[in-house]
Amino acid sequence: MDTTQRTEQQRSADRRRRELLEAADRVVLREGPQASMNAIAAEAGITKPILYRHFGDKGGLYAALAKRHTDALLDSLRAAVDAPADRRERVEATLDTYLAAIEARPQVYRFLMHPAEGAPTGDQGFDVGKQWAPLLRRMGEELAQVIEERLDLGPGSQQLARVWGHGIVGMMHAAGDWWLGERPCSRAELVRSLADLLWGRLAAAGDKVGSPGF
Amino acid sequence: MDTTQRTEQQRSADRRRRELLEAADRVVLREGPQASMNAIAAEAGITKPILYRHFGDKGGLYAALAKRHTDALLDSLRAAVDAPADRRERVEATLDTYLAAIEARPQVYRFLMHPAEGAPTGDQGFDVGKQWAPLLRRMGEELAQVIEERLDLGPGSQQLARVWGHGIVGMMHAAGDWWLGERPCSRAELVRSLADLLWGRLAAAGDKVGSPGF
DNA sequence: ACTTGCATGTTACTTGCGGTAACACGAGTG
DNA sequence: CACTCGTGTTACCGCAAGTAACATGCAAGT
Repeated sequence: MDTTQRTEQQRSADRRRRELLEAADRVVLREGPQASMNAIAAEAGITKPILYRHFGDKGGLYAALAKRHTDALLDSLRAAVDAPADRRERVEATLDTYLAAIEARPQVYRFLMHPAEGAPTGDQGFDVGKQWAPLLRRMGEELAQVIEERLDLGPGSQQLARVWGHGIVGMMHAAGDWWLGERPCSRAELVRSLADLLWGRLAAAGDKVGSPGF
Repeated sequence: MDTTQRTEQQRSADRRRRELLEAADRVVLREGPQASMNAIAAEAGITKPILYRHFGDKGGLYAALAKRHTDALLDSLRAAVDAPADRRERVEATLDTYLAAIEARPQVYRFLMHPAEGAPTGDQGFDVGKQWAPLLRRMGEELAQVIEERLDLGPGSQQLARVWGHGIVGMMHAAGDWWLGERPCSRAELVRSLADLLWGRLAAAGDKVGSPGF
C-alpha cells in the first residue's frame, strides 16, 4: 500500500521530469542551445525555481536532455553497426544513419555538440577536454568496443581500436558538420566518399603530375 | 608630413590593438574561453569600453584572437604537409605537428575550438554550422586543397578532396581531443595508429572468430 | 478533526556579464 | 582661443543564472 503510494509519488515526479524535459526539448529545438531557463520554464507552463529543483542547474538540465538524445542516436547507430552484412556495408549504413539523424534535426544535433557552457561564475579548473562533448566521446568509445570485439588487429588491439573509434567518429562528425552547412553533395555521395577514405583510397591514389620534386 | 602623422596614429592604434590582444591572450590562457571582458580589460590596465571601441563586441575580440593562433598553427601545418618526403611521412609529420601544438597549449587549443558564443540577445536565426569552428573549417579547406593539388583522384576529385579534407581534420581533432584528456599512449603511437587507419588497415583487418553469423 | 511533513508552486531578489551613453582630459590646428 | 579628435573614465541598462522566502494542496500520524 504505502509502496504503491511511494511509487505513485515517484512516478508523478518522474512524469513531471519528463514533461519538463519535453518542454525544454521543444524550446531548444526552436531557439537553439542558448535557450534561457525562463523560456523553458514558460514553455512548460511553470517558473524557474522548479526547473532548478529538478535539475540543479542549467548544466544538469542540458545533461539530462543530452542523455535522452544521445541514447536514442546511439541505439540507431548500434542497430546499423550490428546489421547482418559485410563490413563495408555496415560502415556505410552507420555513417548514413548518423548523417540522416543530423540532417533531420540540425538544432538537436548542434545542441548535443557543444555543452560548452562553462560554469558562468567561479570554476577556474577547466580541465581541457574533460566535459567537452559527451556524445562524441560516447560514440567513440562504443565504436572502439565494436571494433575491438569484431576485428583481429594483433597486439595492442585495444588501444588501436580506441584510437580508431574516436578518430572515425571525429571524421564522421566533422565531415557531417561541414556537409550540413554547405550541402555540396548528396548524403549517399558523402557516405561513399568517407567509406572510400576509410578503405585506404588516400594511400592508394597516384600522385598528380608536377608533384614536388625530391 | 601629415602622412607621417597619419601613419604614426595608425601605428599607435595598431600597437594598442596588439597589446590588447596579448593581454586577452594571457587572460584566456589563464581562465579559459569564458574569460570576461572585464577581466581582459583589467589585465590590459584599462576598462571595458576601450575593448569595445577596438573590437566591436566580444565576438570580434575572439575572432581577432582566434585568427592569430589559427594563422600560426596553419603555417606550421603547411610546413609539415609540404615537407620533401613520401606521402606517409608527410601525413605523419602533419598529424604530429597538430598534436604537438595542442599538447603544448591546451587552453589555447580549447579556446580555438568553441567560439560557440551565439549572440546573447536577439538572434534567432541560428544557421547550424555556419560560424562553428573557424579553425577546423579552415584546416579542412586547406587540406582539401593540398589533396586536390597533389593527388590524382579521377572524376569528382574536387568534391572528394573536400570531403576527405574535412574528414581527416575531424579525425585528427577528435582523436587529439580524446588523447589529450586521457593520455592513453604516446604521441608517436597515436600518430602511427591514425596513419594506419588512413592507410586502410581497417578494411584490411581480418574478422575475429565468433563474428556474427549471417 | 487537527497538525505535521513534503512536494509543488509562486514572487521577488541578488549577482554578474555584455554592451552603451555620457562625460572628461590632452594634444595638435584654424 | 575655440575646435575637434582620440583615449580614457564612471555610471548605467538589459538580461540571464541562480536563490530565498513565502504560499498551497495532499497524504499520514495522533
